[in-house]
Amino acid sequence: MPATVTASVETAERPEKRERRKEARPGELLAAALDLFVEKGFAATRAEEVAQRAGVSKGTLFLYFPSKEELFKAVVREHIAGTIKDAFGELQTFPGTSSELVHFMMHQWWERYGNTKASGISKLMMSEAGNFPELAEFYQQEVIIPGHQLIQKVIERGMASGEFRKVDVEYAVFSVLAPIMFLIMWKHSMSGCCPSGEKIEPLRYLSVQADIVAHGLRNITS
Amino acid sequence: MPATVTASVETAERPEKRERRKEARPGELLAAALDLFVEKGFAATRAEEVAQRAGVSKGTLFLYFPSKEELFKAVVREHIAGTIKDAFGELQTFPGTSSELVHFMMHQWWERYGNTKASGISKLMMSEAGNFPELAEFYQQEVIIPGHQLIQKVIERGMASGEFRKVDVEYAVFSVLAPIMFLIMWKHSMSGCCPSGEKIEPLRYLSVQADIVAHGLRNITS
Amino acid sequence: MPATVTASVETAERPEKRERRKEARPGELLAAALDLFVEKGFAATRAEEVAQRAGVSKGTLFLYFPSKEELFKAVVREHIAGTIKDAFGELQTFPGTSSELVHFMMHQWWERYGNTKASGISKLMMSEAGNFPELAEFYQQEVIIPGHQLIQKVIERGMASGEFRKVDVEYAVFSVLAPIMFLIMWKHSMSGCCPSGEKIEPLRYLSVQADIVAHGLRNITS
Amino acid sequence: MPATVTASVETAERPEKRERRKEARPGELLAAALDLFVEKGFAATRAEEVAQRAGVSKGTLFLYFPSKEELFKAVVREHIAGTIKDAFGELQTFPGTSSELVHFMMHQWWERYGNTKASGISKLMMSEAGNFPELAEFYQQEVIIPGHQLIQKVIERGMASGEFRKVDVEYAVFSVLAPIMFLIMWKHSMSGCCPSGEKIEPLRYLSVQADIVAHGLRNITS
DNA sequence: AATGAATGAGTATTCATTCAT
DNA sequence: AATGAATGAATACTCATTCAT
Repeated sequence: MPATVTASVETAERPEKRERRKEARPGELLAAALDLFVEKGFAATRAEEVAQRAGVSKGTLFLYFPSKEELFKAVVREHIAGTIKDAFGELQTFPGTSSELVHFMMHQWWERYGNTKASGISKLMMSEAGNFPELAEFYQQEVIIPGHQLIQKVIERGMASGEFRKVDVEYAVFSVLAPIMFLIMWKHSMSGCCPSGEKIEPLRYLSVQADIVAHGLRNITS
Repeated sequence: MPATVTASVETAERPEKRERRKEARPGELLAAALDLFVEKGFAATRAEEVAQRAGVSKGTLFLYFPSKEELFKAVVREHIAGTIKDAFGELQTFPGTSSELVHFMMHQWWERYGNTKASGISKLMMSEAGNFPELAEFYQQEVIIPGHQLIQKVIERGMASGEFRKVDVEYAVFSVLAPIMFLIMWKHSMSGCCPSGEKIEPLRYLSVQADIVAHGLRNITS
Repeated sequence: MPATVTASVETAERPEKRERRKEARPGELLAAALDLFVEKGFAATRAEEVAQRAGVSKGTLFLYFPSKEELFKAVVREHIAGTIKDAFGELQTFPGTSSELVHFMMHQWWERYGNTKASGISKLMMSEAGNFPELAEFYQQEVIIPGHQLIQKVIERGMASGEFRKVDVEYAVFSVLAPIMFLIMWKHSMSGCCPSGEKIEPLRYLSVQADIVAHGLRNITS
Repeated sequence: MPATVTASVETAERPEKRERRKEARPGELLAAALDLFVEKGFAATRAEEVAQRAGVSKGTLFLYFPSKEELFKAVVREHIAGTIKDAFGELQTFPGTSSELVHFMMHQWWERYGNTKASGISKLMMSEAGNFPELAEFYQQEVIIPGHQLIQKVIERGMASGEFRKVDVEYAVFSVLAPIMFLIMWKHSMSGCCPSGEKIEPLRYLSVQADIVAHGLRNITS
């Protein structure tokens, strides 16, 4: 049980008075903020509560992040923007067919992001974008546009090899995006509150959607 | 005691003679509230603005609805009931192929619902369901489940005629549902706030999605 | 002891719960604000304290004045701007010589404004203008510029009649303004805190200053 | 134990050998604080900024001065002492007429003091005296009273020679003092913040005021 | 039934001051 | 002696809700 830790994210083990660990703080705050933003949304999350959950005082939060909006942006950068870049790398070297790549991408997306607390940010964004245009703009730049490019590349790959039909690429992107976003929205809104409501099994859902989309994109002759 | 659609709110029973004006009040408030909730979300809508738009004073609002939360519930109840049932009865008698039916259904859905203020309710439900489990439950029963059944019928029709592949019908439903819901969410959140953000042209979007989905469901041999 | 009063300014006699007297409120708030602004300055005056002294809640203050700055502006309009306009009227019809008018004007200024709580606003403005540029600008427009014009008119009258020398009118204005402002500053800063400090007797002070200034402006031949 | 001008602050006695650097600290802090207090006033000056400008950390500031208030007092004490005495010794031997002496004195005052950062202290004293009675008292003794005596001497000289009228000397002093103080106040408050505000050209201002005051004091026959 | 004046709890952000290192 | 991370009290302004009329 070594004393120095690279910021164990869990709520800070009893911060006996002034603690002084500059390195760890931003990570702890970011983790607390992610939890609360996902749980309550942006507007309803109080800055003080974020600080409390990170085991620091209100003032300390603003020592690291100049405003609640900047805190949110940092959460997005930390937990989402990176995810997309990672994905870019992997997809470049995928060995299989483009249909398989569609399957792979959708499942990966789910496992690495959708099935994660971080995906709550996407739900939050859809819910509150209208009230926080600046954040929406930021999210567009950091997440949506790169995400679109990623999917677009995949579809273009399939079209280039002749495996996929010639489709309106720019909008065909949504045939991959929509099912995933729908699943994320569902998970963070409908699921977990409606006893009688339909439960979606993510893996089954993804298989069916990927199958239909891949079919839908594929060339009939192939 | 017929179940009037205009939602007689509990507080206003008053069997007076011909005070038609007063009967109208809750309706006007509900309409104003719908507009604003859809436009700004629950938290960001101020009670006073609702009252103003309905042409009454703030006090009057609380005379009819004991709290903002109850107002919200009333709005959702009022505007959701019967959304699905009547509009799509005609699908049962559609003459064309099932692919065409998928196209038709998606475009109809958009024109009759998605492109309507009422679709704001769906966005709002997805956004706020977490905070109103009781409403989410209600929405499930009244909107989602009937909607699913409707789509399921269409897919089963295609499978029965051999036009569609044998797919996991229950989940294939989402291949139609997700694109529409995604479009609605997009319209009510991302659109209209991000200068650099992608604008989705609904008709182009629907054509592409319907095309891919229909393709995706179709039998290769056909 | 009639019940209806035109806003008895004194701290409001025991406001037994919700009181409801819209007409009186702004006056009471303005009076309380004047007191506190003069006593503590603009920045150091807390909105809540103003409300308290007026016998209302914090919320009520903001019901009548949208911000602390607007409250301040209202105080200026109410207590100062009017003073100047009144003075304009009287000076137009002054029967005596211009030297006498200078004496008269300076004494009037003192009695109607300088010797009043309201003059504390001028001191405040000199003290805090740098930190509240918008207020400074407002004060310039509403008080300083009209005040200058007033004095300028008087000097021009004397020059026109040949009683006064031809002087740089625009800057000669300050020979009347400076002594008065100095007295006001003195009263609100040095006086009342320095046991051993010089006390200025206002009337004696004004007589001497008016005498010297009038002499200074007068034509040697006259 | 000579009374060094660089204000040995109580906390820093430390009779170490040759730590010259440390002796300099309070002086640097005092200089930085002077700048900022003059520029922004007491309340609006942040302790951290003072420390920064002095090139030390916030903690260090509080090492030397137990509070912001004490820092302020130290600044005033440091920069006010000896302001008057040395600068105007020469007035005693002025060769010209008393009218010329008035002109000379006012212009000197401006150039040697008013047009200097140090004059900010006077503005600041006028502004904040109410909150620091002890300092106001100090300022009275050190600055105001000697200043008065100086001016009084000049006026008496003119009266003795018959050049000036017999006036109430004690109060006639203000006819010289007020214009200068007014100019200093104006420079430090109204100037530099109001686009539409009147700008005073110091030299033109001083000429006009000195002219009027000298005229005002002069014997008509002369 | 209707009003609208009044309330006060609630929240992001700042900054003098402390104190472990 | 010096640091700078941490604190928390302080403050303008908002808005759902109440209630006297």
